[in-house]
Order: sequence, then structure tokens, then C-alpha cells
Amino acid sequence: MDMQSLSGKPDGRLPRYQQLRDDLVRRIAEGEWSPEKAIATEAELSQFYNVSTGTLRKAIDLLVADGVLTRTQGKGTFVRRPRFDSSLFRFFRFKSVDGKPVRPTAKVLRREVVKPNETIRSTLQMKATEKTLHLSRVRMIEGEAVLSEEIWLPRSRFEGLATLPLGDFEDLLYPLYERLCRQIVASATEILNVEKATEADAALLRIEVGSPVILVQRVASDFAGTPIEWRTTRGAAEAFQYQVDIR
Amino acid sequence: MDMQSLSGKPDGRLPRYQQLRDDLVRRIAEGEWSPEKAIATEAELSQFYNVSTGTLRKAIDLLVADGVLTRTQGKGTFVRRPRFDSSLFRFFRFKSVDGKPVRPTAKVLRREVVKPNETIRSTLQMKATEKTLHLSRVRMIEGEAVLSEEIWLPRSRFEGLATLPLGDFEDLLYPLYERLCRQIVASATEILNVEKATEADAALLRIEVGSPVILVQRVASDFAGTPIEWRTTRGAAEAFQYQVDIR
DNA sequence: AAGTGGTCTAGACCACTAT
DNA sequence: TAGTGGTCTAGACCACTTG
Repeated sequence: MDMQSLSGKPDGRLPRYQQLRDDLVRRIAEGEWSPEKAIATEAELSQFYNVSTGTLRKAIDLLVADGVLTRTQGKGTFVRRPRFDSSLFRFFRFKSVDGKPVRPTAKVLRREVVKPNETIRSTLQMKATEKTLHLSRVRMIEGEAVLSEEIWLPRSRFEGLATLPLGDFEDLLYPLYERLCRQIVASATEILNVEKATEADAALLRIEVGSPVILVQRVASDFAGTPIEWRTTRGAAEAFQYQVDIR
Repeated sequence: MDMQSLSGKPDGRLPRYQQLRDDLVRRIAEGEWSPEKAIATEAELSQFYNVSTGTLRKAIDLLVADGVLTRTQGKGTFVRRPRFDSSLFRFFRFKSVDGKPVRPTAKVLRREVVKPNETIRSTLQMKATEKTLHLSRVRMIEGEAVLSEEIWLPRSRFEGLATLPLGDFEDLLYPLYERLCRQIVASATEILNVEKATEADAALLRIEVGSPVILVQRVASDFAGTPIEWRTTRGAAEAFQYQVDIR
């Protein structure tokens, strides 16, 4: 197979390893390889694309650096599920009574089908007529509310969640998206702001009105880069500490 | 030259490209190549280390990914000065009256030689008897204070700053460190917390007592990885917005 | 033992920069 | 035109995993 024929646009001027990467991403986005599944071997791929192993490995190196693939010697190369290691939520330092870090549980308080506001509609690249599934959720440590979340999903992709009894929602939503709606979150962008607690925030999170609150807005996308979830989360800033390394 | 003889510990079991990277870092840390200066060419280095160009390039690729080097086709490979692109300060959205983003000016309010507290002393890896140079600084936009900074430096490395008239301090300190003290900042770590404004914060930043304040604590290090500066910065959280990408 | 990715070679030719 | 990094080849051998 010739490289020129791989993509819609020839991109003949791009290096072959970049064309290779783009085509591998396309095949992942189209579902040819699924998360946790091995993709074709180096030998197969280099033969298929008619490039040397060095060139093929350079393409795969890029995808590994991007977090799309992982390689394990002796086993194979795998499509990687994002682990949200860099999510801002990791920097809420929740501790239980005994001081050990714990993962909050979750409870869905409300679900409704609504017309999204213009910000959400355009971010999710939805048509003007399409509606969203809106979830209100609270996350708790030992019964105490620590985070309040609002989630908007394009209705058409998430029919499977429209009828699920609220009690059947699990602590983690993304496995649910995958199982019931075949929507796989492959990446996300988060934006952090600091606000003053409103009365509603204060009542839920048991903090003072006006005290600092962290607001995280997240847009999550699938492997094709299409946004599929908009989410806002609020929590007491007191529990928050973030670290960054500079080079 | 044989690879085994390059480092104190043979590290014979590490791949050659990692040994190569370590030795290149050592040569940079020892000042053989300076920021903005080209290092030896690929041909010279691969001959010197007796490895193929592919292996040498893999070592250099690692350093480029780490932000230590940059390569420019046709020109050479250069030691990179950190540009603090990922610094949390970039996420204070200061705007002047006309709305354009601006870089704050700086004024040193106080300089003193003090015994550091235990946290600072151990972070800067200083002996129990050694003292620090402590600077109090305010950063301003159009005359209005927007950030307040406290800086601690190991006295022995920064003698050159001890006698400089306060008015001669420039807006950017790191070029000053380099010129007057031959201390080059090669990397840094920053930690973000949110606090409530104290009365001192409130008076300086012209915000309400108790309103949210961003606290950034930075430890800056040289190419050898030795910490050379401890800094805390406070600013109104209102002006702060941070973004992170997840894969 | 067979198959996978990990490391490494010894070059070639191309694109870009400086002189 | 000479010198630099950028791309790419066509393999080899090694280390690890699995049957």
C-alpha cells in the first residue's frame, strides 16, 4: 500500500512518520483497535505501510508520547485508556477520618433533558435543535459532600443513560459511558478558576459564604477529537494544592 | 572513548542512549556548554562516543523532550534556557486599562541577610550555619500592586546581589542571577494553594480581607539539579485561570 | 520455542543555514 | 558551497512474555 493513498488529503509533503501517525490515529478513532487491545505488531505494520522499522517506531513513539499508545516488551503495543493522572481533581487532597486518601463516592441528584446554553452547545459542537442530558451530581467522602458537579451530554450519543434508574449510576461515569453508550473518553481539557462560595455552594459543601471555591470546567473528547461531555465541578479551595514542573 | 569510562558508576546495564544522555547532562551542568550556545555536532558526538547516529539522536531526543536542548536544522543543537512557559504565573491574566496583556514591573522593597527557617534551609540544601539573602518584592501593573513576592537565596552563591542598590534590581531577576552571580536557573517546581487574604495582602493588593488569594511556592534549580532559590508569590485569585490537558 | 518490543548499526539522501 | 540537523533504510541482536 502506498502512503499517498492512506489519507484523504495526500499530505505528501509531511514526513512519512507523521503520515503514519495520522493514519494510526484514524484507525483507532474508527474503532479498528479498542482500549486495552493490542494493535498490529511492528513487523506487520512496517510491512503493511512499506516503511522500515525505524520509521514505524518513530510514528509509534509520537503516539506513546501523546499518551495514545503504550508498549510492553514481549507483549505488544496497546491502545491506552486515559488515566486522568493529570486531572486537576487529583489535587483535591481529600482525607478520611483516619487520614488515608480515599476516592469520593458519587450520587446523581437530578437528571433532565434540556436545551443547552449557547456556550455548551457550541463547545459540544451540537446542532441548534439538539438537546442535552443534564446530570447534577454530588461527590462525597464518608457521607460529607466535597464536590458538586454539573454534567451535560449530547442527547443523541447518550440515549443509554436517559432511562437508567438514578440509583444505578456508579461512582465512575466513564466506564458507564463506554458500556451503555459505547462512548469512549480519550482525552480532556480542564480549566481552573477560583470563585467565592455562593449560598448554595456554602450549604452543600458546609463552608462559609464567600470563602474560596475551586471551579474546574472539563471538556472530554473521544479518540476522533469530538467533544462528548461538558462538566463543571466545585469544591472547597482549602483542600486543593496543585504542582507543576518547569523546564 | 569507551562508554564504560564515562561516568563514576559504570551503569553498564543501562542502554547506551541513557548513558549518553547522562553524560551530556553532566557536561552541561559543568558548564562545558552554556545556554544559547551550540553543543558539539552530531557527527562529532557520535564519533567521540563511538555510537551510531541513531543512538546519539535518541539520547538527544530525550534531552529535547526534557526541555534541556533545542535543535534547529542547519544551525545546530543548543542548550535551552527555560522559558517558564508552564509557570503558574502565566495564568494570572493581568490586563492594563486598554485590555492588552502586559508584563508587570517589579520593585524590591526590602533586602536582608537572615537565618532561614527550617523548611527553607532544608529545601535549599543549606548547612545549619549558612544564612540567606531575603528579598521582599512587589510586582505592579501601571502602578497598582498585583503580586507580592518573598524570595530566599543561599547567601554564599549570591554575594553579588548583597550590595547592589535596590533601585538597580531589574524586573526579571534570573538574568541578574546569571550576570552578577553566575547562577543559571535551569528548572523549577511550583506549588499552588488558595488562601484567604490577610489584612496585609488586602492592603497591598487592594482586595477584601478574606477574599481568595493564589499562593505559588517555587523552588528553582540549576542544571546540576541543586536548588538555588525559594520564592513565594501571592496574587488575587480573581485574575487567575489555569488550564491542563489530559490524555 | 516462537513472537513481541527494545536497542543499535552504518550508513544514505534531503532541507535548511550560513558564508 | 560546506556544514548542520531531519528523515529513512534494511537489517542485526537482545530482553521479555507467552504457550
